[in-house]
Amino acid sequence: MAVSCRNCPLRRRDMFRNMSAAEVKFMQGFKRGELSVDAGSTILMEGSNSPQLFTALEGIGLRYKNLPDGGRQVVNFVLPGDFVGLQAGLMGEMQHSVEATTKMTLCVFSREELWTMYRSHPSRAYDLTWLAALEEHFLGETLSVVGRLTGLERVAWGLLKYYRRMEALGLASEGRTRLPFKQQDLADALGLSLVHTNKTLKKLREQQVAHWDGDSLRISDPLALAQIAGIADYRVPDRPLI
Amino acid sequence: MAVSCRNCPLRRRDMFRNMSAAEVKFMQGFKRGELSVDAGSTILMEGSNSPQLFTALEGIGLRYKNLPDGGRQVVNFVLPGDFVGLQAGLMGEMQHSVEATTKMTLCVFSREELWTMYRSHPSRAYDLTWLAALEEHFLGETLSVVGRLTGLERVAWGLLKYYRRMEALGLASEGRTRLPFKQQDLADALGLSLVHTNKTLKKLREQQVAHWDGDSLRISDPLALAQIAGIADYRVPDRPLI
DNA sequence: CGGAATGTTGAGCTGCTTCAATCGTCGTGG
DNA sequence: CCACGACGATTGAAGCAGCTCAACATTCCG
Repeated sequence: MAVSCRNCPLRRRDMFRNMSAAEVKFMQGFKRGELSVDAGSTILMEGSNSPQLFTALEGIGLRYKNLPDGGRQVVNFVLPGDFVGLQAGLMGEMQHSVEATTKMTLCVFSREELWTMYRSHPSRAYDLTWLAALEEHFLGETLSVVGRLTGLERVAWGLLKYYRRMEALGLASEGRTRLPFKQQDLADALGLSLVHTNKTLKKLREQQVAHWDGDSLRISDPLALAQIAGIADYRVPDRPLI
Repeated sequence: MAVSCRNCPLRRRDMFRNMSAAEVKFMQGFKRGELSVDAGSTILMEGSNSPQLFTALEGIGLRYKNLPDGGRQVVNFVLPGDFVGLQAGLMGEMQHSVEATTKMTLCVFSREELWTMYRSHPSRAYDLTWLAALEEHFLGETLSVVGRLTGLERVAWGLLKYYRRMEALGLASEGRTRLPFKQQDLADALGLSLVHTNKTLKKLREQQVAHWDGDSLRISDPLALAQIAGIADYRVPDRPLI
């Protein structure tokens, strides 16, 4: 059963900027329905021209690009509140794929209506651009990490950032959260080999800083993790929700 | 002497999408003036909250992030037609710095008017979001290159992409273009050390594929370069101009 | 029970880094 | 006119972080 935008549980979180009643009402009309997919499903495919845009409501996924040589680069993790499909919506073609790692539920918007939004609800259009700029920021940050940090620093950064994002969503507590990825996924996100990622995770375990076992991540000492990553801590920025 | 948007030389290039007369007129009002800076000037500073947005008209620059450890990651090169300052315009703070490598001229827009644009000219707002999505695409691509390719592949990709972009702007011909950066800049863009970048450039020189000497880049064999980079070739996408 | 998927560990190799020295060019001041 | 310093490019040498290869452990499922 689809939730109405009025009752959207994400909206109330601190990290998402407030929406006016008029905006909520418009979003309700903009929303086409909900999509539920099983773990492992591909939601958007690189090169495809999908007629639909999504906001993740529940569950966790991945954005990734396939490389000519068979490799894969994970571009970002997809968490509740993330908007996906913008590239297809505007440029007509996705430049990366989006896959559900766990079972996911997504809000579905129709691409034709996107233009309506720009004409009739400029504040929502503004917010969408904001999200795109935020995504650009995330990617620039990831690029700096992958381009310049050591393996240990990258893993520490990756785990901390993920944990802080989950925490901001209310999906983590007392240093514990769910991390449903494979080690290969993290390796592909950080530009490391699987083996090296595995050994680096072991180091963090031995240092009593972060324990990742199966689906479950436990951050014993976020500040130590931040220090290893070479930063003060990771702060999740407030942002709009589409 | 500032050129009017009507006579903007960039607009006529194939790679930029057409603008309606009404749009051109609006842009003329949106435009506050032009900024000319010398080589080496910082146009936008990471962390700053600049009241101005820019479109590069002439000259070449860099976007980069400074790292806590003193390092630097070049996020992208800034070429004519590129829009900079979006993050400050929307999120209130730049997440990277922008620096002029050569003398540059930029169109200046006022940040307050940005919201006006969203209210009164949705087609321009739409185009701005498009540009943000395009930038996201570029960054994702760069991330894949830096995260997964070897040094030789990265350098080949970097030179080819730069060349194709210059070519699309009409700033390259017969395999020659201007490349006013230092080797350190390219190294920082590709996540390589200066020394290794230097040695890799030598390899490409010896293989008679690409010759970079001082300000001048000569691509003898674009297809060989593409092959080394592991791609078919690099195609510059059409895009809007703000 | 057997096979597939994921995680773990060891061993050896190499691409890339860091350190360090040299060279060429250019602008500047004596 | 030349000496000097600054800057960038170039090259050699040595070391290591991270890669690949390969074997084995564990869990889960048909």
